[in-house]
Amino acid sequence: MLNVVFCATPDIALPTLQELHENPHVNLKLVVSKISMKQGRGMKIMAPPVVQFCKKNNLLFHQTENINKDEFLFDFFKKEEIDILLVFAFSQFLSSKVLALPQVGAFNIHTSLLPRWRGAAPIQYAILKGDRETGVSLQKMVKKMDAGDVVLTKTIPLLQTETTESLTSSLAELSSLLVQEFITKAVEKSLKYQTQKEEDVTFAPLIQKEEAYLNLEKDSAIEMERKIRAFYPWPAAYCLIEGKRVKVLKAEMISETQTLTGEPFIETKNQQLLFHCRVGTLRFTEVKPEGKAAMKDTDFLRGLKHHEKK
RNA sequence: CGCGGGGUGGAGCAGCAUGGUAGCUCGUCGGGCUCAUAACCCGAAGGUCAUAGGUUCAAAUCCUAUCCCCGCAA
Repeated sequence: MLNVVFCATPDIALPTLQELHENPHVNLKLVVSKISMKQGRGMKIMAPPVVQFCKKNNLLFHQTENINKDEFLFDFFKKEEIDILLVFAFSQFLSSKVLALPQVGAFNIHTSLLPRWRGAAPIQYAILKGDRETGVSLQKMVKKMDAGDVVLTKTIPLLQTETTESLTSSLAELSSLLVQEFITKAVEKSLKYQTQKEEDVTFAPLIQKEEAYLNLEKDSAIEMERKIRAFYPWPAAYCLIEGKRVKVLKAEMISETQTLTGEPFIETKNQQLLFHCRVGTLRFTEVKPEGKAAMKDTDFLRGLKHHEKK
């Protein structure tokens, strides 16, 4: 039986939390999450998904503003003899003082195949860079971000139709299996540690919303198409049409390689919204103008004021 | 009380400051033209103008309240 503390915040951690909750070898002592924040339209105070799960399932939870300065947690670890601290999408760095608290160690689930894509946005980057496979890693935490020894990984193919939304949900499920395996090995005391190869390290820094801008001057059709999938559904790739921000939810590749002699341009004929890039042509099949619901490009064009009617 | 846009036949929009015949581009149905067509021509059906009150001779339009959708921000 392992005494476990789990630190997590968003939806992606829920299947893993469920697994910890049900696993017969786990005594889930406490779930730690960040404090509820004002968010969303109307700025209402929302509890993190993980906290909502705990309330529903009567699990002991604690919301902290800064885990490194939280006396309650230090006391809790002293009192309860915690074996494992498991961290998954927690959004706070852990000091070495905190990492030293659990008896077996502090571990982290990371949604990429480490050492590839260390950092905050591994899922988006895997899509953005056209990776053919991805997965989840379980690493022993060290002070350096995502640089600890890898204990377990699970790999899945990354289809070129995958969005961040679909991939997130697959990896969330995969993570729960990863944790299940991890717990089994931890109980058997057969954990093996593998050092990350420095030469394979790549970084996936936090997404800036400007990165989701579809730049007709610079981006190729392939790059745009990947952005649309990588930033779906948040923050959503976007462009500006008639001064309005238009999110692009789905696109269809017309040509990957066709090159232009002149300037790139947008074509709105034949009821299709076509972006002719310097390299390649892309049709935006589903868009969402600001203030409006999502719609097909054909519908969007019908409503355009200066729509060429031919 | 974070800021802002919007709700009009099945779809996307116009009309609203200056109240007075329900408009546009499509879709649907019927007919025509055509070797043929998502093209073109003719015709038709389809709307309590989000909801509830109010002002008025008269409200999609002005006033009040409510519901719903969305963008920013986080």
